[in-house]
Order: sequence, then C-alpha cells, then structure tokens
Amino acid sequence: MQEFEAGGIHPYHELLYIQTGKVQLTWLHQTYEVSAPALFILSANTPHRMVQKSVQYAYYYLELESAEESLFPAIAEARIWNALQGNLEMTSAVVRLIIDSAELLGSLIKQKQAFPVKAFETIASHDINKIIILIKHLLQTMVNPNSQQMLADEKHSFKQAIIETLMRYMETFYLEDVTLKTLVDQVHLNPSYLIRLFREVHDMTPFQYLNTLRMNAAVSYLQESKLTIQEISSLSGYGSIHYFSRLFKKKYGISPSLWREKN
DNA sequence: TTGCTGGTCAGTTCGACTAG
DNA sequence: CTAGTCGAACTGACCAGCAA
Repeated sequence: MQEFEAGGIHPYHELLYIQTGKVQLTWLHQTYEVSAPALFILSANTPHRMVQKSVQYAYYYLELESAEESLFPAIAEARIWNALQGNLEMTSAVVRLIIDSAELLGSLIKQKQAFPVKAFETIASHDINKIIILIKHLLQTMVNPNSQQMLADEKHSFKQAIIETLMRYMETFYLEDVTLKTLVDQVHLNPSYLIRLFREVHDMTPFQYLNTLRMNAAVSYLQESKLTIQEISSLSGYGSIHYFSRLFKKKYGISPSLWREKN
C-alpha cells in the first residue's frame, strides 16, 4: 500500500473528520491511530500530520473562519477531545449528535455545487458552530466536579493535558516573550492556579522549565557554533545578554565565554 | 477544589565599567 | 570599538493564606 500523507501547520483552526477507514494523526507530539468515525479539532498554528492506515479511507477537513474561531475550544480541551477519538462512547446522546452532525456536514460538502456560495457558507457555518458547541458542552460535562462521570484518572489526564499544552507551547515559542499572561491565555486558568498545577505535575514552575529549555539551547550554540555571546543569548530566547550571562554563571559557575574556552 | 489578594523576592533591565 | 561583567533599581512571578 502506498501511504498517503497530509497535514502541515496553518494560521487557522481546523476540523478534520475521518468518514471511513483507518488513519494515524500526529498532533502536538501525540499520535492517534483511529478508525472512523473520528473527528479531530486542530488549533491554529499547531503542526499536524496524517497518514493512511487502511486501503479504503475517506475524510474531509474544514478551515474555520474568524466567527467560528471565537468559539473554538482551547488547546487543552482539544487535546482531551482528540484523545477520545477512535474510542467514542457512541451510546452517549451528545457524542451521537456530534458524529451525526459531522456526517451531515460531509454530505453538504459533497453537494456543495448545488448551492450558491453564500448559502453553502452560511449552512456550513451553522453546522460547524453546532459541532463546536456540542463538543464544548461534552467537555464541560466531563470536567464538572459535580458530575458523576468525573473519574479520578480523567481528572489527572485533564491536568496532564493542561500542563503538556503549556510545555509544548514553551518548547515552540521559547524564543518569544513568554510571560505568565501568554501561558494563561493558552489554558484559560487563574495565574496562581496555573503555576500551582504546573508544579504539582512537574515539580517545577513554568519559568524554571522555560529557562531549562533556553539554557540547553544556549549550551548547544556555545558548543557547536562560533556565534558571539550576544547572538547566542538572543537565539536562545534571552532578551538581555546581561541577564543571560548572569543566569549562565549561576548555573555553571563560570561565564559563557569561559565555559566555551574550557569545553 | 478553585480562585483571589497582598507581600516577598527572583527575574529582568539599564547604565556604567573593564578588558582586550 | 566590541564583548562581556557588575551593581542598582524596577517589575512581576511566586507563595501563603484565606474565602467561597
């Protein structure tokens, strides 16, 4: 079988529905091997790659416009939903509704030519909004502390998903100006609670983790390049050479330039 | 369990300085 | 002149404690 591959990274959110067959999707360092029906929700600017795993398969994907984007679940929520794919509890009325809606949307896309463009876009937009609202409703039910369905391991995986979202974010954007606010915006939690949660799961604060990433990058630049300390500090995500130099000395006991000489 | 508040201190920036 | 260090001042991340 010649394997088909699709995917990439896009500045808009995406819905990916597997109608028939079996595929493998890699998204945010997670690999999901699923059989139809499965509906993935892919956040904007997150790389993903899909590989076919059966001879017969069919899928469609939709890029979301700004109106639908405002409704789109946070990355942490998307992670939880995507992890459920291929193993959906079809006896759940809400899950049934979501899948039926995705099927209907697929039928609509097939008959796209039968509608004026504007009419097609309006109908599709309503279907997309319905699907997103249903998914968010289902996730809220899952994470509601009063819900009977909320099992201990689900709670754990929810926290894990939030922390992993933050870690992947910092791994991707460590060169940018990452602040507590940008992290908060990723998962929509209270800042102090976010830090407590991160420490609980990872035994370090978000910024300790970020600095570890940056320092690792700096060390490899010192070892493998002839860049100046100024350039390395910038390429490692430090806004200021002064701060980088001091942080480096604190960690390794000597300045960056001396470290390079000795290594 | 989750979110908020206020105090503390580490993180960050900036300007001055030294060495080569 | 460039690269790097140091010290002072400011900012905001973090923690502890409390409330809902």
